[in-house]
Amino acid sequence: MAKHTELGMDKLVIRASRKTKQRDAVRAILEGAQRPLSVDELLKAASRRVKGLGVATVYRAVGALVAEGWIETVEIPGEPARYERADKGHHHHFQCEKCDRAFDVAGCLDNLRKLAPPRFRVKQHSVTLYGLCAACAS
Amino acid sequence: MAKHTELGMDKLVIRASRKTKQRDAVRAILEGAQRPLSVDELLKAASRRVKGLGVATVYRAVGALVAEGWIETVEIPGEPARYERADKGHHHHFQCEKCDRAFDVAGCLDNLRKLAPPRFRVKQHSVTLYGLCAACAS
DNA sequence: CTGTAAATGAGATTAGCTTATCATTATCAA
DNA sequence: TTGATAATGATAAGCTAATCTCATTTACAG
Repeated sequence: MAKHTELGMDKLVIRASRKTKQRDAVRAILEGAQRPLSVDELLKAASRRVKGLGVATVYRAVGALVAEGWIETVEIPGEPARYERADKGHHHHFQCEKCDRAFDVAGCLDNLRKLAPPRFRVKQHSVTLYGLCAACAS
Repeated sequence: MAKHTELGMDKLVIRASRKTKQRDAVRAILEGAQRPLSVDELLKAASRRVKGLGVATVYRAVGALVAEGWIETVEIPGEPARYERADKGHHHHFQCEKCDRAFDVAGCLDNLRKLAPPRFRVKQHSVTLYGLCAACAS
């Protein structure tokens, strides 16, 4: 599944991807994004750079970036998946009920795991705040 | 939309529902449930009481119970909706990655809203823990 | 008991998101 | 420059959850 690689000194390196303007565009959008973006948002934004960009291509690009660990999937109930750079550190999200955009929320109360019943093994958790973002609240 | 009513001394009372064994079964299952149940789980459980129970009927029963406020919807990313009695008070959920069942988690750290960026208006929040439930962890 | 209309159940249908197909285009090693 | 082949884009197809259709059954007021 199309995997970009930066190791360049070995013949064993698997080169399964090529550099294209559509992938670059998707990557660039995510690079500069301040919040998690859905495929549709990515498509809209990246289309401005690459005319005629298709949805399938965005899905493929996103799949590749997830596979290489450069971005992560953000799951919010009732919402399509969003994607954001994986190097942001542990944090959570805010979902605006009006404009439907997702935002990052810094920090986390990590004694959350203590809430779990005895004998339950907590591996991860997710916190989502809902309401109105700054723009929509005014 | 099929609304059961218990007020019986007024002619203005809207009677839009009849008492049936399938609705009773669904209600009874939810009554005794210790955790949020999906439509499939409800169908399976209630089918033992009412032979031949159909999915559509469960959806309709659940819809009515939500409408009358007796149960609430529990949304978990990537999971079908679960339902639980509405009188449980504020709490959150644990999703077992192995058996795929959802469980209740008592309590809540309600300073969560403080995590939101300035000017954001937080109306509600949801916390979901992931991992292995007691049964699956052993 | 009876008639009427709500409720049921089987299956078709919709809706939203994601993946697969395939002819065409474009990358890149040689 | 060129050839193989990965990537693209349009769209069909898939998936899952939930709703709708409609002939039949059933509740229940009178």
